Amino acid sequence: MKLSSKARYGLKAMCYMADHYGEGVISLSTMSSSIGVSEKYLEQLISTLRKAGLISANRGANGGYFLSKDPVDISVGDIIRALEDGLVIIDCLSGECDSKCGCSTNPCSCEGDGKCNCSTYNVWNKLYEAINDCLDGMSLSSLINKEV
Amino acid sequence: MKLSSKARYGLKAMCYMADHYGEGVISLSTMSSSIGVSEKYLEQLISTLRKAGLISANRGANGGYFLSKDPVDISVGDIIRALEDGLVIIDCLSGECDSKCGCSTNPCSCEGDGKCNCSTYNVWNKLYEAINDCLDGMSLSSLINKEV
DNA sequence: AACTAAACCTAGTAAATTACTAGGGAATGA
DNA sequence: TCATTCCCTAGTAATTTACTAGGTTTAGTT
Repeated sequence: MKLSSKARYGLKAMCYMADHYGEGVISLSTMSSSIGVSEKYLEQLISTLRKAGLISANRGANGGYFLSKDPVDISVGDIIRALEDGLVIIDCLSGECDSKCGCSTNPCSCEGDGKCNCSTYNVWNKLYEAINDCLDGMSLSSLINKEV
Repeated sequence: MKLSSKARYGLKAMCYMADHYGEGVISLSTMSSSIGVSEKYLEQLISTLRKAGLISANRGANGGYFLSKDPVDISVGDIIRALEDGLVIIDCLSGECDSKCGCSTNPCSCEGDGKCNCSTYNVWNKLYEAINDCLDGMSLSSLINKEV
């Protein structure tokens, strides 16, 4: 249950872009030196965020990145889900039980559809919701405005 | 942000013990075959839970484990914190910033005490609280009584 | 048209963590 | 004394994470 570097750096990058929202595009090299991550690693995070629709890019000379939406309309949850593989904390949640939670023998029943229905499943489901609710309750703009 | 096997199996084990609360001790072999984990691996989880004060043990022949407290008085948070290293999702939370969150360059300031004070720190702190609140809101007894 | 600066894409690798396995030691009851 | 049970430590294989590397494509500038 550790947060990945991707999520930590990724949120930093999004904050940086939000701080400069409306000021035109930002190049990878600018951002990487500001945040203190290698260009190559940051590039991968940015790529993930772009594919999630949070960031847009202009290619070629004078190109760079910019937020696809106003920081008000981007939640921290949007960002972290993109970087943390949907925040699926346990495979059962995505409809696939790997049976490594001990389901096969306990009161639980992993039925034909592979969906887990353990007594403990409900705990993980609640936790999943709590995490998402928490992160969705914070917008990128509220973050940079020190409202969090 | 994946849940570890330790947490998954550990909660299963605690549920099993709660189901048999008041029926005397439970041996490792019984529990391991019921849950479907190897004795040796389960032993390590149980050991962690015992050191956290959640489980007690009788050694020697006819020995075994039993819950230290009534399932009503054990929260899921107690269990998961024991198994997931305090649920410290990022090192800054425990008062130690590894500066790998990009603090050194951004508006953030990791001061002399090593405590992180990033704009993003507040996000992780909120998330930490949300996770703990969620898990502390569920008792072991509520779980086995299908009240969750 | 050539050059340059930028994003884009894929593969590889080193480090760290996780998930186990293994084996012996110590306590206790029969 | 012996079997059964918990206790402790170390090792290892598998997986994941964090990061590096190198080439491709796009687009503005000269």
